[in-house]
Amino acid sequence: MARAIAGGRPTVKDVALAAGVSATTVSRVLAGNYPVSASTRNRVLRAVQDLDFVINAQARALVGGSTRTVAFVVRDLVGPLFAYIGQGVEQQATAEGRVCLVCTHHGDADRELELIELMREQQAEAVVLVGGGLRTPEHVERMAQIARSLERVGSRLVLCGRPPIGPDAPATVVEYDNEGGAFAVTNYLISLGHRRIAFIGAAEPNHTTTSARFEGFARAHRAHGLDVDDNLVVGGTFDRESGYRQTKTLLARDTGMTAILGITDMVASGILAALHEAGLRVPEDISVAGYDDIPLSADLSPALTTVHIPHEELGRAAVRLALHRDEYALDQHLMLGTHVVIRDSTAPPEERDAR
Amino acid sequence: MARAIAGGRPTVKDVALAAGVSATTVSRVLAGNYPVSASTRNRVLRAVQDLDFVINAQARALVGGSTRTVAFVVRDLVGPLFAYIGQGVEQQATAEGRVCLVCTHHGDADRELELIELMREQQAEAVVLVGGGLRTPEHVERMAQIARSLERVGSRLVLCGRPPIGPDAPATVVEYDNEGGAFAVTNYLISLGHRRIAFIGAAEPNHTTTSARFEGFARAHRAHGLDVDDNLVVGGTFDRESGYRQTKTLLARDTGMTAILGITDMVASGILAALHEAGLRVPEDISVAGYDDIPLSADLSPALTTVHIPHEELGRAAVRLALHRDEYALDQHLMLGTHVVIRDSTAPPEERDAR
DNA sequence: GGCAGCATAGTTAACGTTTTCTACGCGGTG
DNA sequence: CACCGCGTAGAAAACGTTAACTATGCTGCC
Repeated sequence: MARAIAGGRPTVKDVALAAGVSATTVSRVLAGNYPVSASTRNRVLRAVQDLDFVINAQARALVGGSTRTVAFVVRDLVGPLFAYIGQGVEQQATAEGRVCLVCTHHGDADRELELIELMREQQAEAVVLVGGGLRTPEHVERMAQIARSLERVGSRLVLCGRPPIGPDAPATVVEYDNEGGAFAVTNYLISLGHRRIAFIGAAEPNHTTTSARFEGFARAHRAHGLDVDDNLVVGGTFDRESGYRQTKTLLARDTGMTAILGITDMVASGILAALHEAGLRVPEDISVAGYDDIPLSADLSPALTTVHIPHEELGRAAVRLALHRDEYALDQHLMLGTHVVIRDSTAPPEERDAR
Repeated sequence: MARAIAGGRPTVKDVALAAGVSATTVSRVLAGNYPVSASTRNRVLRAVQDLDFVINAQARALVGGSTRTVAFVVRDLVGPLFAYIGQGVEQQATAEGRVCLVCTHHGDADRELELIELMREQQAEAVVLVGGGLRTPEHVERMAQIARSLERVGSRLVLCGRPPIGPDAPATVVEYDNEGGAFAVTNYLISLGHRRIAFIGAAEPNHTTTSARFEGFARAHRAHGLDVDDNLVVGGTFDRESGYRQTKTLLARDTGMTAILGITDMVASGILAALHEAGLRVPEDISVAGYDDIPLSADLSPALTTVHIPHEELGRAAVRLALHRDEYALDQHLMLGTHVVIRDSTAPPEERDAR
């Protein structure tokens, strides 16, 4: 009681003293895993109230084994894509009684490694990595090593929206059908009658997201016996600015394109802006489609045709699988479906002397 | 070494054994706060590498006192407003060598209290609460009590974007000039010549954000000797749907309004949609302004005039002030400025026989 | 040559919990 | 009446780390 008055953080011992019992009994009342007589329980509870006692989670974790913590390593907190996955992770973690650590690396791969190390110190039960990464052999090997490191300390690496890193590495993988979505939306454009479709964002062939989406684009062409014209394929990053700039480039080329597929919705939004500026109507003069189905897409004018990713479910599944990896031991690799969302930015190409 | 092979998590003792030194020496090498001979240091570092050792953050916190953790309690992770503040919090926390815990309460006040309790268990150095709250006397008193609770365990309550809870409560407050921004944007509309300006989102007079913004709106009218017409003031929530619905209501009333101020940008986006549907041009027929300056606003058509809030700086300042509250002891209450961002959705009212 | 003082290393006791293991009554059974 | 078992409680050890002491050689000064 002296401690409580002195303002120090009350401990189990202080509560025990105040209630006239032993520390063990206090622990048992709080945990409720051992029979304690009603009168004792009440005295303890009373003392807990009086002292405004809260348990020390670190001390509990030290002896109890588990920190009940899930870590979430992501490129950025802003941006609808990551935020929604993050929301899924946070919700599922909360639902499972875990608290959620979050770190951002802003695209810096070394920083990402540092963060994983930090999470290993924190003894997170699961470390969820979000977003596409490089797929160079070195990087994959490094990931596999990290997976083993984490496993050794009882933690679990979870790859969310990123392809697996080999069968031997102990990791949970929750991805979505990136290539299939790109195939589907390209297929849709082709079925509308488009034959000259541009692709914006094909840079970094080693980036898993980039290559999967481009591959779906290419496969849809092959399926219809069409060739992909290299003149219609340009690079760039995932942001709006890139879509805007690359569209200008394409327009300057006079390629005869009747549709553009942006590698992300943000890119597509830049495409729309550039076309608008050039006096071209969407979808009458040119069709535009994106990828991700971020909330913004429905509000663009025209509303954007795009590929829907189950963002939130991706995050939830990641946590669920990782925490119950004993039960779900069989399928620690989940592939969620994507589907095309048809809105107003796509239409059949108008008959005109294109080219 | 036997342990390492057995797969258990290596401890300082294991490293000490492998390096042929004592645990203390290992600790000293890792902390670098005590002279250790080069050869010893190398042997220890070598053993750390070999065993793939990471320190146990819980154990360190237990004895060291600090968890180096900042908690971040927010309504939602999605939505540009919270995400940007969150980004600021995370960045500053990282910059200060802290890790960041994040929890969402989805607007449930009881859940918020639970989370604060949880963060108290976690021994977070600072607990940052984001977003407006109720300002009923009970709620304020409860907050003050929480502030004291947290202080007692060495933690610090930080109110971010929420007004202070009284001078006696030990809390750090970082807010922005909500009322001033509303005043400024309303003043701007009036100076353009608007006299009949509607306000959408005035429900919940006890909500701090709502009341501050409405008060700024009203003060601007008073400053120009104008009255606020109750017919032009409607309630609703902070989302797009509300803006859409309430605009329909206003339009049905035939109020002769020439401008609408939405309580948030999301509301303004709903307003734009409803006006577009009604065949009204913005800003020719009617001007629209919002509040928050979320990234979406620049992409709406027309681009939205709004009030800019320094979201990210809000989050950064929150963490900075709380962690260095000894240095910044004087000003633990910071008020950041807001300013009007003029875009394309506002213009002088057209001369026409408006009712 | 004795001793102060420094550089380096080890011992031991915390930190706040939980988890054995042990102890004490007491009612029921053989 | 001795003893088993059950319900309840406490004592002590353990978790992995750090900090406060203590210990050992050395260098160098008087």
